[in-house]
Amino acid sequence: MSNAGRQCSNSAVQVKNKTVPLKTSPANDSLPLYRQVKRELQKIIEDGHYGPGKPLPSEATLALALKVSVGTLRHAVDELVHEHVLVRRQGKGTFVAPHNRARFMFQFFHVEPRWDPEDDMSREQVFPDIDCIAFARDKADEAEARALRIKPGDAVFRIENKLALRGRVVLHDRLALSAAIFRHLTEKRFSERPSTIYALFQTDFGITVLRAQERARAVAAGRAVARVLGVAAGAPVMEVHRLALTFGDRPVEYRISTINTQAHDYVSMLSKTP
Amino acid sequence: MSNAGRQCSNSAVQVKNKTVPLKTSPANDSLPLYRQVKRELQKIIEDGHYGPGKPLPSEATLALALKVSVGTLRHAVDELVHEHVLVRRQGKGTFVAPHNRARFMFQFFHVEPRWDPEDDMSREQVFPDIDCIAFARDKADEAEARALRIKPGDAVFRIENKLALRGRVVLHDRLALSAAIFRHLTEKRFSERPSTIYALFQTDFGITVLRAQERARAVAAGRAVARVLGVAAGAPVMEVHRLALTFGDRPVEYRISTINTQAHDYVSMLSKTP
DNA sequence: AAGTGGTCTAGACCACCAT
DNA sequence: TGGTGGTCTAGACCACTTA
Repeated sequence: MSNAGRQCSNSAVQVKNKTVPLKTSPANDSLPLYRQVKRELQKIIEDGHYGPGKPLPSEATLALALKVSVGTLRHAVDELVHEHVLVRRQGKGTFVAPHNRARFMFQFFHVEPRWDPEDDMSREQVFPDIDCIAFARDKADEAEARALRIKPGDAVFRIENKLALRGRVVLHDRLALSAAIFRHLTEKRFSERPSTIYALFQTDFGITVLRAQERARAVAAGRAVARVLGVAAGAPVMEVHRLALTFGDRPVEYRISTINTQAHDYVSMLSKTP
Repeated sequence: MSNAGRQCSNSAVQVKNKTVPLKTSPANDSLPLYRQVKRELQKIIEDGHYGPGKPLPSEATLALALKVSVGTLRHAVDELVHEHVLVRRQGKGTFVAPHNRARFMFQFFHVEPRWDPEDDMSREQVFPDIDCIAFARDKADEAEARALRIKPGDAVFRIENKLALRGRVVLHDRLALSAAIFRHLTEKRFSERPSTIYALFQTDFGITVLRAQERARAVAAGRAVARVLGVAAGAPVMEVHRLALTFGDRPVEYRISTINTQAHDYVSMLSKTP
């Protein structure tokens, strides 16, 4: 690890009998050491050699390899843990954060039954049933291309799902995935996914969704979607546009969800039952 | 500071010529020292002696007073900074985080013009004009009482606002505040507020809003609101229920917003322009 | 027993800000 | 100049996991 980012040293100095190496690169100045370490770690993670099941090298090993103290190494890891990129497990190691349902609920928006003060059952945690109703390889339209940063006409997978809560269909999904990224994705593999869609991205394609941009609005339900959701055409429904991003804010999925909010709410991550 | 939370020491020990004090309280065991420090800091902050303009005692002072190392004190402060409770300013001190527009945009949901790929003007940052259209002291109804954790019939301030973006009214607000907390609030003071409503809470009442629970849905616009928003009665609009919370998750504001999403979106905090 | 992360400490030096 | 937070290091000891 170069010491280019040290706040202090512009040249080699003696500090308490320890030689501090020279600044090597005039660029990258003023970037603290632990930020440089963080970048190195991000590179290591993005390379994809480590998944949710295989721990990174130990903190001591990494500190030695990057020629920084364990404290500095930990500072960098701390930030990645706060950003939900890594998770630490005492006694076991440090891992790339897995995409499970709990993470999805916490980190992204989701649909929840409307809370009914008269009915305690309505507060129970409930898991959605997802049903794939269409899977096709197609050409990206204008909006999809702009969102996914590909060219209009490039190959995309276009997938439609419906999502049910306690047997009631409440959400309709329309995803677009760049076929260049998700080569060899098949409807079978998609439908048999273990838990969430993002877990599939992670385990099968080495792509970890880190965050998402979402924009929501109220619209009148169109005929096709109204039929899926079981509402009258023209009824007010929510439409949510989501762009899921991975490292470096690279877009990997563009999704338009339509939600029947007659008995359910669209809820943010910070909510807990009041 | 008691050392009850140390992972290791169950009795006085000699460590490198330094005496580590005895564990004093059998309860509170297994809580790390820096968490105990964090609680102490929270108490200090909640007492309200320090505001956004008056720095807390320096880290060295606090560490000395609480009988912990600076490192441990900093660990506690780090967490409060990550939670947006405190902000550090190098050379000046550590402050209770002020409620300004930037924080509001970052931390809470807001309304934004729909992004139009043909029009770069639509991406400009724009500040809302807020207009108070009703201010009354009234009795809490069932829903308000449940949300604010007061009794139905207790006094509340009920306030209505409309919010315009570039001259277009896009949002209607209906707030309920517990009169017991916001004693002496007047319409004049409310309308003359310097920046955001939450800044007023903080400066005039010593109440810092830390986070909010929000639930969103699509509904058909009622007559009164439709007139304010300039849409047809029955048009699809978004309705957002927000409960704003302070320390200890105490509710301080219950708000129902109705949003005209014909040309604007409801956007989460993590979004940046794509 | 050995290896991992978690906590706590002590100290050096720096950049920023006010005076 | 002195005080504040910011960075970096070194080391001790602990709790948890696996073998």
